[in-house]
Amino acid sequence: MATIKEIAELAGVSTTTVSYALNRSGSVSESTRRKILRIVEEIGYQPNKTAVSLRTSKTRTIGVVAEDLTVFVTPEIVDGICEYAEQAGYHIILDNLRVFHKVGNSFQALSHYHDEIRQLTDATLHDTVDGILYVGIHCRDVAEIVSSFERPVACIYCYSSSANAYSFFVDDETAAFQATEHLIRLGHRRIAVLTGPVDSLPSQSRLRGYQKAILQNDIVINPHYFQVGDWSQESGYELAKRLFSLRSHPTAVFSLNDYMAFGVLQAAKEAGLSVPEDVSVIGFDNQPVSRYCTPALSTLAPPLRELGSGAAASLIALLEGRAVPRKGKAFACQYVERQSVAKARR
Amino acid sequence: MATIKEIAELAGVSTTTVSYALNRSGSVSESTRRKILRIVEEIGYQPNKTAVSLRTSKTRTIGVVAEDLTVFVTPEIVDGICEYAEQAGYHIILDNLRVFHKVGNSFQALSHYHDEIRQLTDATLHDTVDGILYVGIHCRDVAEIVSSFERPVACIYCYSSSANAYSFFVDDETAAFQATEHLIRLGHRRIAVLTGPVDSLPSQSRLRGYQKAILQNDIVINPHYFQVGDWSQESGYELAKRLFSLRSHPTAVFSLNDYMAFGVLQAAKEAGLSVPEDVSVIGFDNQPVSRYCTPALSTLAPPLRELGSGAAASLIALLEGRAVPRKGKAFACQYVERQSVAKARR
DNA sequence: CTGAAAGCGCTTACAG
DNA sequence: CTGAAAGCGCTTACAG
Repeated sequence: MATIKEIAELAGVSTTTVSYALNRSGSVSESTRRKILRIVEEIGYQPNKTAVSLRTSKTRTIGVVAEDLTVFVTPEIVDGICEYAEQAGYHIILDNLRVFHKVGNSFQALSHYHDEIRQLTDATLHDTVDGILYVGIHCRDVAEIVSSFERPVACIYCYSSSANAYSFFVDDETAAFQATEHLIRLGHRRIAVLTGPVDSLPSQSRLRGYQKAILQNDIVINPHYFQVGDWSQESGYELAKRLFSLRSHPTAVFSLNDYMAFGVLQAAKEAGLSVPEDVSVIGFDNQPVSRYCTPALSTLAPPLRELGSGAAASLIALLEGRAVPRKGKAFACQYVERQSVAKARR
Repeated sequence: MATIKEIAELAGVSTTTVSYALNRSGSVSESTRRKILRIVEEIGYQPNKTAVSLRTSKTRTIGVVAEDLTVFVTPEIVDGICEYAEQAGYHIILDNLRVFHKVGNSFQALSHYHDEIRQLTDATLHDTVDGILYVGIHCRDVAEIVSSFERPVACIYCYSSSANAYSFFVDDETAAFQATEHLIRLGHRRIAVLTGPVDSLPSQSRLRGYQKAILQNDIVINPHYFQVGDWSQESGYELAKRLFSLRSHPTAVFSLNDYMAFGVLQAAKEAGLSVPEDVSVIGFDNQPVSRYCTPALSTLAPPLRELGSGAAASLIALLEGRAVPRKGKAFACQYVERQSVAKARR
């Protein structure tokens, strides 16, 4: 590949001048600038990025540390990151932790891997990135992992209580509140909720949203309508079976994730209840699957792409010393209306 | 960060010796090596990778150019790449082309973007990677894109007819042959096939596998059993409706992708046919969705992770001057048995 | 407006 | 076994 030295020789100037012309730094006469640019064009010269990095100690690269690329939220988040980074002229280095394979849904177990993660990240990202985007697979505090990173970092789909990190996460509570309100506006009063494990943060937040809506609308709380699952389709199925065998069964079920909602759909069918005529069902996550079940599932869609591009925008602004739009933000979900929700029967 | 110079001073030796000690090149006396390594350990020194790259003109980074990260095959392929690359000590730079958003399923239209892709890749990957892994979203010849890359490249989930690239793709024909044979062994003789567009390569290969199995088993070919769709659920539904209204309707439907197979499931239900008792259905792709429909869909699973790690292994072997296992390879799919296939009724 | 020179942090012949 | 020195390809005070 051509170097700046060759360009300088061809143009009959010094490398200094070529560099100035290329970077619009320093001042170069219009005529020599043109001459240089023409030659650069002809040769197809591109500055060696490694040399630039070494000299400026900026890599124009951001490290994306993904807890697990194969968990459904991650690709779209990373897609959003790429989208922003590309137009901003940044590279993405991808570091895939693959933690889901190691711990599954037991996020508590993740703490055993903190050291491993830190080491891995340290080893692979050290000196090669200007900043880090940490992409979680489950909303929780990742300060313990992220506070050891020696670069500016933003957390996505999780958050950090440590001061050094920005956070971009889903506003679970509001989303759940709105979904529940929607059901209430359709005339439903007997609305059951299927939560995930008690120690799951998204589960807690979503449940809070549900409860607020219930309370604000003066609906009597029926403890039977409140069931704890483990996010799996099977648990949704089992719980819904219980729900539908109740003397006064709910006319609507709000499942705090899509998989359990599938289970609800199955249980309804078996119980001879048709969805949405006899019972309305709302899921959460907008998994691809929710479009294909029968009936297609109404659900809450987390704004994954926006999460990614928003975080990338903030991190890059920070790296470039521009005013940072925000230190973190809860992003609203969108309610996706499909075929599983209808007015309550009178 | 500490530099090699500081380590040298602390150890009372030259930077040359430190470098030798760290890289096991040159010969260093056991005692000074130990002294150096101890200090390195203490300080937590890590060589600046940018400087090493500039000096050696090896970046130990491979560029992953993904046609679209949000298409279902990509994350798992990239996961496989990461897995191998990590243990081999390579970084991954991710370049996401996002072509699906631009052309959807009309892969012919992709040729309009070849220039764009080449430029993009050139601009982002130039000088920063040792080699490139090109991850397609649909099996076809990508020589036109890939031959302009100035680094060794391997194609994944697509192939290149140009000499400079290795290729790692799915053995569609054999997979389809085996699925069809499986149906035949279960006693099916009236086996319909739903293909994708005629100009789609995977569609052609899979159809060839189907036909071979039919011919080898001396099954009479019924032209009505041969339907061309567009990969969508809707087209699967429409085609299957036609199939099921035939006087002598098929007892098995082999849909060349999962989405159309869903359509078949719906059509069967509407026609009062139960799956698998009255009609068996096999899909292709093993999309996450196939596990969740009712009945769960038997399908063919492309070995995505293996594709990724296999390609990474070959590319890295090539980069390091080791014997390359293979110049490319067709990877076998796995038949995933679920609930949509049964013996033919007598 | 332009250029000589130093230096980013390494590696690697070469000499001793 | 060890070290002085050149050089990878840039950028950037500094001087003119």
